[in-house]
Amino acid sequence: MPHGARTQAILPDGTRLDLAPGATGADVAAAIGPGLAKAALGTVVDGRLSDLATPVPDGATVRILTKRDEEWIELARHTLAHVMAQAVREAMADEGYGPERVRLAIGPVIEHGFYYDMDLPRPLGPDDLPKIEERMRRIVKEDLPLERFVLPRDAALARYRDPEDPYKLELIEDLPTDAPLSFYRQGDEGTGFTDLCRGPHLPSTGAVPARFKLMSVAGAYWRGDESRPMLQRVYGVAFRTQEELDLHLWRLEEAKKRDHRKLGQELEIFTLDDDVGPGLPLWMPRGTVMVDEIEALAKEMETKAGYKRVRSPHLSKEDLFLKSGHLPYYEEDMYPAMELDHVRYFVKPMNCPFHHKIYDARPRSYRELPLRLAEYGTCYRYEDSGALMGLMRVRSMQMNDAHIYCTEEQFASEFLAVIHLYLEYFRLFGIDEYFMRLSLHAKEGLGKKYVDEPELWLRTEEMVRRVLTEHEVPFVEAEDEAAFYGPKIDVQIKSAIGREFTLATNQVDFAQPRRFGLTYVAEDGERRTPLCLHRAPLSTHERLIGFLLEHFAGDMPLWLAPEQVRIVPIADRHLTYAERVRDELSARGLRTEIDARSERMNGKIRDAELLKVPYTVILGDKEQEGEAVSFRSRQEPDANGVALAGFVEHLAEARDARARQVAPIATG
RNA sequence: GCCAAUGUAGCUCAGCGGUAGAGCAGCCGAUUCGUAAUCGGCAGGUCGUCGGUUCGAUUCCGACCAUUGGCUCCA
Repeated sequence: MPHGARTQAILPDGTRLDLAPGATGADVAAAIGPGLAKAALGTVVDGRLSDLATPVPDGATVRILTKRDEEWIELARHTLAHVMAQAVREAMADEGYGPERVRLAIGPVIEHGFYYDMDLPRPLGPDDLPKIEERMRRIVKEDLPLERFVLPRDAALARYRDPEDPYKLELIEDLPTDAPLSFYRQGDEGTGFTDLCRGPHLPSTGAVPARFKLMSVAGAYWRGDESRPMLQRVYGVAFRTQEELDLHLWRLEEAKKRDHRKLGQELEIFTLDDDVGPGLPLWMPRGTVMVDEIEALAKEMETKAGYKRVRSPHLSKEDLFLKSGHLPYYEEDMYPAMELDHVRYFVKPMNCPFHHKIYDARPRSYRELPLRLAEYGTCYRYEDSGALMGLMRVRSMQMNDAHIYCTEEQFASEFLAVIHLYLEYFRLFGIDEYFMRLSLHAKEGLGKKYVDEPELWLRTEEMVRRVLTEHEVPFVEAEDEAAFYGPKIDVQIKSAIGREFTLATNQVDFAQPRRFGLTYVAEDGERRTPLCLHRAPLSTHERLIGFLLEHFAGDMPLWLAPEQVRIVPIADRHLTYAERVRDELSARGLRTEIDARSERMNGKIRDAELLKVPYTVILGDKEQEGEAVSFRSRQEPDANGVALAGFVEHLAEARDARARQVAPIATG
């Protein structure tokens, strides 16, 4: 090996390769062998995805990616974003729009694919997608090599000044001045496509044998800021094989089937009506059963945990919300005021001000703390019309709300008790896919979005962080997501179609107790201000039930099922016995219906299955003679000739235990 | 709120310048049947709303309303 300035690369097996300075991933592959050089698609350099065109730093560990590795799909997705941008530019050129009319913003890789945000001369519609896709396939077929080159900042800026692309210019301006600005070019400068891009990419467009598909066009604000221009975003997905793509599309179809809006209609849980208004759901009888069950659960748990129940009106005078700080911090999320006798009233977006007033109804002693006031309060929030979604984001909601007033010393244990309450609920519902998010304020928002008390913010945020860390509750932090009155810890879940929602929430409030002048008399006779914890572990009825429908795909556990047992008499002569069975079940509080229609048994069974009734009891001659039932169940194996008394007991037990699945009944 | 798409019977959908059609659900009748759709009949719609173009609009155009997808996973 000759000496001099060298770049050394370490291979996964520990081999050290000496290379010329500035050697790229491609040079590494070539040094290993011509076969690999040909098969190489990208690199992993020191554990980070990179590509063949990028120089390898001295001493780096380099792994060459080929088709056999999973990671290369990321490169393909990124390259596809460029291919798509080129295709769109070509399509626009064919319509007579010059390249200066197609301005490109960003085109990143996302979970299953990629997107590109573009400023286009005309809006794209769904019909454009197949055409763009066709062009993309042609570009892939042309097998244009991707070339990487680096430009100094001035040259890079110059490139985007004529024709001007304000988005790229802004991106460059925001990058550190010493950062190398890399570009990728596929094809010729004139006919091909060049983009400011940090990479990594495939070596050529022809290396994209991945199965891809353009999914949708959507508007997207430049940098997610609604005060900035709206761009057009085209989404695409890409996978290594047709099978993976098919699987992904199949999953999307499956997810649609468990969408709570579809299930909610099919299972007659709720309905939305134009005459009532957007985001104002109506609970149908079957849904109301679920609401009642959830509420009973919460009351039971809260009573055990030392909560006291209170009730408050739906609206109040303006003064209350001025005092609480909802006006002005929260006003745009509230329904507008109604005025009567020169007094302005607001419908409540939250229950807290009322609970504070209940606290304040008489002097409080430290002996009463922690005081926990709970209410399934009905609130109204004027959510953006574009944000509404089935039951998951609504304008009328009933919250599993409570406010815990405590001393600073009691804070940690109260806070933890609430977290444990969440976990208890999650265990009950079998929710294991969630994460906790600690939401903090942003300095810029003080006085606008948030109460302007910087030192209190920092203190409470630290207090919450400490409790979480000490008790090893895993969480992520999110700046600028706090409530206006204090930091919060949220539990995030995903809906069937992958949208993220806050389920449970637990907020610390240092501001409102002060604003309301809440005090307690401490042991030493001093008056002190309590801390307030807002908590809603079961979220709202709306969101929880929306979520549970999707979580269980409509197959509710026995205790939650609107109709628990459906009785199918085989012939009319079994009706009397059916009524007897129904009465026995009803006497134990089991929700039972008889299907007495002049319908065939098969038809009745089918209808019961479609409504996802947990137990369908079939009654014929055999059952009638033996005081027995035969059932098919969505919860346990089917059984025939089970003694009626034992069956009733079996169901009552499972219901009382709020079992998620019912253990098979003992027969024999 | 903004961008795009969609809006026909309770539900799922067809039709598309000449006064609306299917399946399921509903109602009536027949059938009384052993584990996912019994047969026949009847009834049901101001084609989201309001305007415009036209001899004529569910169909074309516009506004509005609602629903759906999306609105940083940063070059």
